[in-house]
Amino acid sequence: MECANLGNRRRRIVALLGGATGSGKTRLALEIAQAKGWAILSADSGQSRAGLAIGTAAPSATDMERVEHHLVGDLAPDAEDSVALYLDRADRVLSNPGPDLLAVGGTNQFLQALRDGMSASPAPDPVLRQELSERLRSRGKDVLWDELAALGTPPHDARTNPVRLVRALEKALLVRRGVQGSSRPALAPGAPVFALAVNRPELHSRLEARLAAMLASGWRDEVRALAERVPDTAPCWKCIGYRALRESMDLPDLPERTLRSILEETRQYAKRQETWLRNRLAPRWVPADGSPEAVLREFAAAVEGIS
RNA sequence: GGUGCCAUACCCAAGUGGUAAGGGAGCGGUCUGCAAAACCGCGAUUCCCCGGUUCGAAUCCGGGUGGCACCU
Repeated sequence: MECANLGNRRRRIVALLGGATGSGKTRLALEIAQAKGWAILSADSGQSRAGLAIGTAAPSATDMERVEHHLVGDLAPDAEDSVALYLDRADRVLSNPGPDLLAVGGTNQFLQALRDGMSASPAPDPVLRQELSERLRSRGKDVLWDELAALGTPPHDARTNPVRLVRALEKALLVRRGVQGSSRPALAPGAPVFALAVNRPELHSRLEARLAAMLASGWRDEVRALAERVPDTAPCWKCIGYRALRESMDLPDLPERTLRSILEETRQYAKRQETWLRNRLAPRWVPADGSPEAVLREFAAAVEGIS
């Protein structure tokens, strides 16, 4: 079993920055990190994969020359990932000397794990999970729910949510076999959490503009390249837009409704991110509707005194 | 100008005399190891407007307005 506390920390995470997709995290982080002499630790499940830079709006090569970045594009597109694996990667970054880090990203679960750590729980077991998924398909969720209830107190959301049901049952069965798993310490205990607040109409129009920009800078080619070397069951295809673009890969022009549905999914994702931030991370909100300069001033004032 | 068809929420839409289905969008929420995932909750005191018939009208009748189609 892995040890709860891994390598010694040679640097620390001074603050966390979240916000909906398109709220301007990447750009702001770059400016502030440069001004304060920090490096950036990405907390983004999509941007952490290689080959998805355009569609996930990852920091550019130029950005990464200006400021030291970590955990961007360092994971294979078809690699399995998890919160715990993310923490392993982050821990590795912390065990090497370097500037203090600003953790930035849209994957709130990653941000939360950095700040709060994780309690002990058995690691996922792919074989068991596969088995349970098949059982779910053949027997239905009620049967699995009963099994789960017989093993202890199930999480309330497992009743209706198949993904959560499978995980909860997997966990319960592994615990019964004696698998304990290990808890994970917070890598950024007590670090302040900031989040960019952009009003919805403004965010929506930014997302629309960003989608056009992504397509103009070759998103479709990125998808074609990915389709050539990555099986269509790989996790990377779950990122917004990738599956839709792969399906219309051979069409000369992108159908209007594909565009529209990518935009819709992105808006819905942004809304979920804000819900999570609001209710789980309780961040200090930084108004970010204004010009980049104004937002930078605002944020600079907010982080004044940190580090 | 004439004739016909249509008008129900932001969009699509069921309902054809008994008290407004459903889907999408949007909004809110859940989530202790797949999270850009998966899942849950919320919508019309009213059916284009005015009048009439009826115990009762989104539904029937008359008029108006708007849209579509065809004809001239």
